[in-house]
Amino acid sequence: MKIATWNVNSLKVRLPHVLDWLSAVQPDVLCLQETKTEDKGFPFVELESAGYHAAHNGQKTYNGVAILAREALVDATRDLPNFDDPQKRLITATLSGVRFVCAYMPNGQEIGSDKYAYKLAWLAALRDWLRGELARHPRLALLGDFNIAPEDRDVHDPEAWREKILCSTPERAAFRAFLDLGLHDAFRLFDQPEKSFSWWDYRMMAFRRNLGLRIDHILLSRTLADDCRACMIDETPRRLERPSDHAPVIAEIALPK
DNA sequence: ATGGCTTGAGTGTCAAGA
Repeated sequence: MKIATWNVNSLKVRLPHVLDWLSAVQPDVLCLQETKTEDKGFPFVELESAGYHAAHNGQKTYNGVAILAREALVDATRDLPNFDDPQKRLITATLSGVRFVCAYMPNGQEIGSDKYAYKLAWLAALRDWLRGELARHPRLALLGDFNIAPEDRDVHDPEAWREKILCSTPERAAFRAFLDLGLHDAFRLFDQPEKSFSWWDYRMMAFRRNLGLRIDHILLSRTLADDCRACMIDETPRRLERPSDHAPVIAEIALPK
Protein backbone atom coordinates (compact mmCIF):
# COMPACT_ATOMS: atom_id res chain seq x y z
CA MET A 1 0.00 0.00 0.00
CA LYS A 2 1.36 3.38 -1.04
CA ILE A 3 0.36 6.29 1.19
CA ALA A 4 1.27 9.95 0.74
CA THR A 5 0.84 13.48 2.03
CA TRP A 6 0.98 16.75 0.10
CA ASN A 7 0.32 20.36 1.05
CA VAL A 8 -1.05 21.62 -2.28
CA ASN A 9 -1.48 25.32 -1.38
CA SER A 10 -4.94 25.65 -2.99
CA LEU A 11 -6.52 22.59 -4.58
CA LYS A 12 -8.29 24.76 -7.16
CA VAL A 13 -4.96 25.96 -8.53
CA ARG A 14 -3.18 22.64 -8.10
CA LEU A 15 -5.84 20.18 -9.28
CA PRO A 16 -4.08 19.49 -12.61
CA HIS A 17 -0.86 18.69 -10.75
CA VAL A 18 -2.71 16.46 -8.30
CA LEU A 19 -4.52 14.53 -11.06
CA ASP A 20 -1.31 14.06 -13.04
CA TRP A 21 0.50 12.94 -9.90
CA LEU A 22 -2.21 10.44 -8.92
CA SER A 23 -2.04 8.97 -12.40
CA ALA A 24 1.76 8.73 -12.38
CA VAL A 25 2.31 7.53 -8.81
CA GLN A 26 -0.92 5.59 -8.19
CA PRO A 27 -1.02 6.00 -4.41
CA ASP A 28 -3.67 4.09 -2.46
CA VAL A 29 -4.11 7.03 -0.08
CA LEU A 30 -3.25 10.72 -0.50
CA CYS A 31 -3.68 13.20 2.35
CA LEU A 32 -4.01 16.83 1.24
CA GLN A 33 -3.51 20.02 3.20
CA GLU A 34 -4.39 23.65 2.40
CA THR A 35 -7.22 22.86 0.00
CA LYS A 36 -8.41 26.42 0.73
CA THR A 37 -11.98 25.72 -0.31
CA GLU A 38 -15.34 24.80 1.10
CA ASP A 39 -16.91 21.44 0.24
CA LYS A 40 -18.92 23.03 -2.57
CA GLY A 41 -15.69 23.95 -4.36
CA PHE A 42 -14.05 20.57 -3.75
CA PRO A 43 -13.46 18.56 -6.95
CA PHE A 44 -15.25 15.36 -5.89
CA VAL A 45 -16.31 14.60 -9.47
CA GLU A 46 -12.86 15.01 -11.02
CA LEU A 47 -11.29 12.86 -8.31
CA GLU A 48 -13.94 10.18 -8.67
CA SER A 49 -13.23 10.08 -12.41
CA ALA A 50 -9.59 9.53 -11.49
CA GLY A 51 -10.62 6.59 -9.31
CA TYR A 52 -10.49 8.19 -5.87
CA HIS A 53 -13.00 8.54 -3.09
CA ALA A 54 -12.55 11.63 -0.96
CA ALA A 55 -13.44 13.00 2.44
CA HIS A 56 -12.92 16.73 2.97
CA ASN A 57 -12.91 19.14 5.88
CA GLY A 58 -12.74 22.53 4.25
CA GLN A 59 -13.27 26.23 4.71
CA LYS A 60 -13.03 29.33 2.56
CA THR A 61 -9.61 30.86 1.87
CA TYR A 62 -7.54 29.11 4.54
CA ASN A 63 -6.65 25.62 5.75
CA GLY A 64 -8.74 22.65 4.57
CA VAL A 65 -7.69 18.99 4.62
CA ALA A 66 -8.77 15.93 2.65
CA ILE A 67 -8.12 12.22 2.41
CA LEU A 68 -8.26 10.65 -1.06
CA ALA A 69 -8.35 6.87 -1.36
CA ARG A 70 -8.96 4.12 -3.87
CA GLU A 71 -11.04 2.29 -1.28
CA ALA A 72 -14.15 3.73 0.31
CA LEU A 73 -13.38 5.71 3.46
CA VAL A 74 -15.00 4.48 6.65
CA ASP A 75 -15.73 6.35 9.90
CA ALA A 76 -14.52 9.73 8.65
CA THR A 77 -14.39 12.31 11.44
CA ARG A 78 -13.48 15.97 11.34
CA ASP A 79 -11.57 18.26 13.73
CA LEU A 80 -10.11 17.55 17.16
CA PRO A 81 -12.88 16.66 19.62
CA ASN A 82 -10.89 18.13 22.52
CA PHE A 83 -10.01 21.51 20.95
CA ASP A 84 -12.60 24.12 20.02
CA ASP A 85 -11.27 25.49 16.76
CA PRO A 86 -12.93 27.17 13.76
CA GLN A 87 -9.88 26.33 11.61
CA LYS A 88 -10.25 23.18 9.52
CA ARG A 89 -7.01 21.35 10.10
CA LEU A 90 -7.84 17.69 10.75
CA ILE A 91 -9.66 14.80 9.14
CA THR A 92 -9.54 11.13 10.05
CA ALA A 93 -10.76 7.99 8.30
CA THR A 94 -10.24 4.22 8.25
CA LEU A 95 -9.44 1.99 5.30
CA SER A 96 -7.60 -1.31 4.91
CA GLY A 97 -7.69 -1.64 8.67
CA VAL A 98 -5.53 1.46 9.08
CA ARG A 99 -6.63 4.64 10.85
CA PHE A 100 -5.44 7.62 8.80
CA VAL A 101 -5.07 11.01 10.45
CA CYS A 102 -4.47 13.90 8.04
CA ALA A 103 -3.34 17.12 9.72
CA TYR A 104 -2.43 20.64 8.71
CA MET A 105 -0.67 21.82 11.83
CA PRO A 106 -0.53 25.56 12.55
CA ASN A 107 2.36 27.61 11.22
CA GLY A 108 2.91 29.72 14.34
CA GLN A 109 4.20 32.77 12.44
CA GLU A 110 6.67 33.96 15.09
CA ILE A 111 7.99 32.75 18.43
CA GLY A 112 6.01 34.37 21.22
CA SER A 113 3.09 35.47 19.03
CA ASP A 114 -0.55 34.58 19.64
CA LYS A 115 -0.32 32.24 16.67
CA TYR A 116 2.67 30.52 18.28
CA ALA A 117 0.68 29.93 21.49
CA TYR A 118 -2.20 28.61 19.35
CA LYS A 119 0.22 26.27 17.56
CA LEU A 120 1.60 24.80 20.78
CA ALA A 121 -1.92 24.40 22.23
CA TRP A 122 -3.11 22.73 19.03
CA LEU A 123 -0.14 20.33 19.03
CA ALA A 124 -0.77 19.43 22.68
CA ALA A 125 -4.45 18.75 21.97
CA LEU A 126 -3.51 16.56 19.01
CA ARG A 127 -1.08 14.59 21.17
CA ASP A 128 -3.68 14.08 23.91
CA TRP A 129 -6.33 12.95 21.43
CA LEU A 130 -3.87 10.68 19.59
CA ARG A 131 -3.12 8.75 22.77
CA GLY A 132 -6.70 7.47 22.88
CA GLU A 133 -6.94 7.08 19.11
CA LEU A 134 -3.82 4.87 19.13
CA ALA A 135 -5.32 2.74 21.90
CA ARG A 136 -8.45 2.24 19.76
CA HIS A 137 -6.53 1.81 16.49
CA PRO A 138 -3.10 0.16 16.90
CA ARG A 139 -2.56 0.49 13.15
CA LEU A 140 -2.48 4.27 12.78
CA ALA A 141 -0.75 6.65 10.39
CA LEU A 142 -0.42 10.39 11.04
CA LEU A 143 0.34 12.27 7.85
CA GLY A 144 0.51 15.93 7.06
CA ASP A 145 2.17 19.30 7.10
CA PHE A 146 3.54 19.42 10.65
CA ASN A 147 5.18 22.82 10.22
CA ILE A 148 8.03 21.45 12.34
CA ALA A 149 11.56 20.59 11.20
CA PRO A 150 12.35 17.88 13.77
CA GLU A 151 16.16 18.12 13.76
CA ASP A 152 18.96 20.32 12.48
CA ARG A 153 19.56 17.91 9.60
CA ASP A 154 16.05 18.77 8.39
CA VAL A 155 17.07 22.42 7.90
CA HIS A 156 19.24 23.84 5.10
CA ASP A 157 20.89 26.36 7.43
CA PRO A 158 20.42 25.28 11.06
CA GLU A 159 22.25 28.28 12.51
CA ALA A 160 20.11 30.78 10.61
CA TRP A 161 16.97 28.96 11.78
CA ARG A 162 18.11 28.42 15.39
CA GLU A 163 15.07 28.90 17.67
CA LYS A 164 13.12 30.37 14.75
CA ILE A 165 9.59 29.37 13.85
CA LEU A 166 9.32 25.72 12.66
CA CYS A 167 12.58 24.91 14.48
CA SER A 168 12.18 26.13 18.06
CA THR A 169 12.78 23.84 21.03
CA PRO A 170 9.09 23.74 22.11
CA GLU A 171 7.99 22.83 18.58
CA ARG A 172 10.61 20.09 18.36
CA ALA A 173 9.53 18.86 21.80
CA ALA A 174 5.95 18.63 20.47
CA PHE A 175 7.22 16.51 17.59
CA ARG A 176 9.13 14.30 20.04
CA ALA A 177 5.92 13.92 22.04
CA PHE A 178 4.31 12.28 18.97
CA LEU A 179 7.22 9.83 18.80
CA ASP A 180 6.89 9.20 22.53
CA LEU A 181 3.33 7.98 21.89
CA GLY A 182 4.87 5.15 19.89
CA LEU A 183 4.87 6.73 16.45
CA HIS A 184 7.85 6.48 14.10
CA ASP A 185 9.09 8.94 11.48
CA ALA A 186 8.80 6.82 8.31
CA PHE A 187 11.40 8.92 6.50
CA ARG A 188 14.05 8.17 9.13
CA LEU A 189 13.45 4.42 9.05
CA PHE A 190 15.70 4.41 5.99
CA ASP A 191 18.97 5.86 4.77
CA GLN A 192 18.20 9.14 3.04
CA PRO A 193 20.12 11.67 0.99
CA GLU A 194 21.57 14.55 2.98
CA LYS A 195 19.70 17.84 2.65
CA SER A 196 16.34 16.19 2.02
CA PHE A 197 13.54 18.75 2.33
CA SER A 198 9.80 18.90 1.66
CA TRP A 199 9.24 22.67 1.50
CA TRP A 200 11.10 25.49 -0.23
CA ASP A 201 10.17 29.19 -0.12
CA TYR A 202 8.78 30.58 -3.37
CA ARG A 203 11.23 33.47 -3.09
CA MET A 204 14.95 33.72 -3.62
CA MET A 205 15.03 30.76 -6.01
CA ALA A 206 15.01 28.65 -2.86
CA PHE A 207 14.11 25.41 -4.63
CA ARG A 208 16.84 25.68 -7.24
CA ARG A 209 19.33 26.34 -4.44
CA ASN A 210 17.77 23.61 -2.25
CA LEU A 211 17.20 26.08 0.59
CA GLY A 212 14.46 24.04 2.22
CA LEU A 213 13.07 22.46 5.36
CA ARG A 214 11.63 19.00 6.01
CA ILE A 215 8.31 19.83 7.64
CA ASP A 216 5.92 17.34 5.98
CA HIS A 217 5.92 13.95 7.65
CA ILE A 218 4.46 10.45 7.80
CA LEU A 219 4.39 9.00 11.31
CA LEU A 220 3.54 5.31 11.72
CA SER A 221 2.51 3.25 14.72
CA ARG A 222 4.81 0.34 15.59
CA THR A 223 3.08 -2.37 13.57
CA LEU A 224 2.89 -0.17 10.48
CA ALA A 225 6.50 0.94 10.88
CA ASP A 226 7.52 -2.72 10.98
CA ASP A 227 5.77 -3.21 7.63
CA CYS A 228 7.11 0.00 6.07
CA ARG A 229 9.35 -0.78 3.09
CA ALA A 230 10.30 2.67 1.81
CA CYS A 231 9.76 6.39 2.33
CA MET A 232 10.76 9.20 -0.01
CA ILE A 233 10.09 12.82 -0.89
CA ASP A 234 8.97 13.29 -4.50
CA GLU A 235 10.43 16.57 -5.74
CA THR A 236 9.04 16.06 -9.24
CA PRO A 237 5.92 18.26 -8.87
CA ARG A 238 7.98 21.06 -7.30
CA ARG A 239 9.73 21.49 -10.66
CA LEU A 240 6.48 22.14 -12.57
CA GLU A 241 5.10 25.54 -13.58
CA ARG A 242 3.08 27.13 -10.76
CA PRO A 243 4.01 24.47 -8.20
CA SER A 244 2.95 24.11 -4.62
CA ASP A 245 5.78 25.19 -2.35
CA HIS A 246 5.61 21.71 -0.76
CA ALA A 247 6.58 18.34 -2.25
CA PRO A 248 4.68 15.10 -1.58
CA VAL A 249 6.04 12.53 0.87
CA ILE A 250 5.34 8.87 0.07
CA ALA A 251 5.60 5.72 2.19
CA GLU A 252 5.24 2.14 0.98
CA ILE A 253 3.69 -0.31 3.43
CA ALA A 254 3.58 -4.08 3.01
CA LEU A 255 0.06 -4.85 4.21
CA PRO A 256 -0.50 -8.34 5.60
CA LYS A 257 -3.65 -9.65 3.94
C1' DA B 1 16.65 46.51 5.08
C1' DT B 2 12.20 41.64 8.05
C1' DG B 3 12.17 42.45 1.75
C1' DG B 4 12.06 38.51 -1.74
C1' DC B 5 6.63 34.83 -4.16
C1' DT B 6 1.95 32.87 -4.17
C1' DT B 7 -2.87 32.52 -2.94
C1' DG B 8 -7.70 34.18 -1.98
C1' DA B 9 -10.78 37.83 -1.67
C1' DG B 10 -12.25 41.04 -4.70
C1' DT B 11 -11.25 45.02 -8.18
C1' DG B 12 -7.77 48.16 -3.43
C1' DT B 13 -4.28 45.99 -1.69
C1' DC B 14 -3.83 43.16 2.19
C1' DA B 15 -3.45 38.84 5.27
C1' DA B 16 -1.16 34.65 5.61
C1' DG B 17 1.97 31.34 4.63
C1' DA B 18 6.84 29.14 6.38
